Formats: sequence, C-alpha cells, structure tokens
Amino acid sequence: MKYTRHPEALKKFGERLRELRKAKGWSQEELANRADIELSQISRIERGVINTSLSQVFVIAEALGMEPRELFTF
Amino acid sequence: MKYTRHPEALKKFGERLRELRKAKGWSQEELANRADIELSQISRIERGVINTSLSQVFVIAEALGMEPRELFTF
DNA sequence: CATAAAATAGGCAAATTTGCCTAAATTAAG
DNA sequence: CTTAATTTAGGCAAATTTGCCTATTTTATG
Repeated sequence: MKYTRHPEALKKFGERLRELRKAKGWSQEELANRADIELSQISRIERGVINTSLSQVFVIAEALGMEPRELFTF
Repeated sequence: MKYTRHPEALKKFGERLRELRKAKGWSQEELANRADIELSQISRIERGVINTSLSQVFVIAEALGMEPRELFTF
C-alpha cells in the first residue's frame, strides 16, 4: 500500500496549528514569513489537505516559539 | 527556497524512534509490519536521512501504542 | 454597502518521498 | 568461527509535496 494517509489526524493537526497561530494574533502570511514557508502551504496544512513533512513541522514550531511536541497536543 | 530540511531535527527524531522501538524489543521489521510501512523506510527514518510525512509519524506512534507527542520528546 | 485584508483554490514544474526489490554490511547468537 | 538475524544501501517508477503564481472567495473593518 502506497502513501499512507491519516486524514483525521492531519485535520486535527491543522486545527491545532490554526489555534496556536491565532492565539498569537498572526495571519497565515505572518507565520509563513516567519517560518519561511509558502502562504498557500500554511493554508493547506491548516485545512489538513496536505501530508506535510517533519521538517516543516519543526520550522513552524520554531517560528511559533514552541516545542514541536506542543503541536501534537490535541 | 524549496524543500525545507532540518537535518539535526530529523536525526534527533530518528534516534528517539529507535530508542522507543528498542524499548519494546522490536526489530525494524516488526515495527514496519505493525505500522504497515516499508522496512527500508523505517531504516531511513531512524537514520534521519528522510524527511518523513506527518501521516507516517501518526501510524508509527499508533503502532507503538503511544501518543505522537511522545515521539517529539527529546 | 464598500473597501481592504485574509484565506482558499487550482494549475504547473521540479524536487522529494515511498514502496518495492536485491545486495551488501553489520550485529547477534549458537 | 559460522550461521542467522537485523540493518543499511541503492536504484527505480509512481505518487506526492512544495514553491510559485494568479484568481476567487470569505472575513473583517470603516
């Protein structure tokens, strides 16, 4: 079986990210700039339509000033 | 800039995974079967040579019987 | 309502991942 | 030491991701 996908988990992860970003009062663009990731990619991640990579998770956590682990608390 | 990579973080993540897998006394093959992921892919992840996807992290955590968050505790 | 800001959508090309396979190398065990 | 078990390595094709771009939709604001 190719390309494992976990839609529900990706959705939850995206919602968690959105929550944390908004808690900072940031727009997707602001987060995108800080993490040096494309705005459209942030949107895709938050909507859970993409199976993001670990590295992007790391740089996003860094941009948010928190531990990666906190993005998985849901 | 294309394809963000965080080699150090990927390395740490891989080491953490190996640690947790061995704590269970499992071979890579055993984990691979349980998570329904290729053996060679488990090897790549543990060595930190690949920028794995979120979904694989989720299914691996599931196979290990733990929360994804625990894989990021290092 | 009107305007601006923010988020979503979709297409495209290049880069990367992933499963599948075989072979080699390392480690564990008898 | 020998053999088996485990892990690493590498190539390949197909699938997916990602950045880049433009347009559209939704949400916020005056």
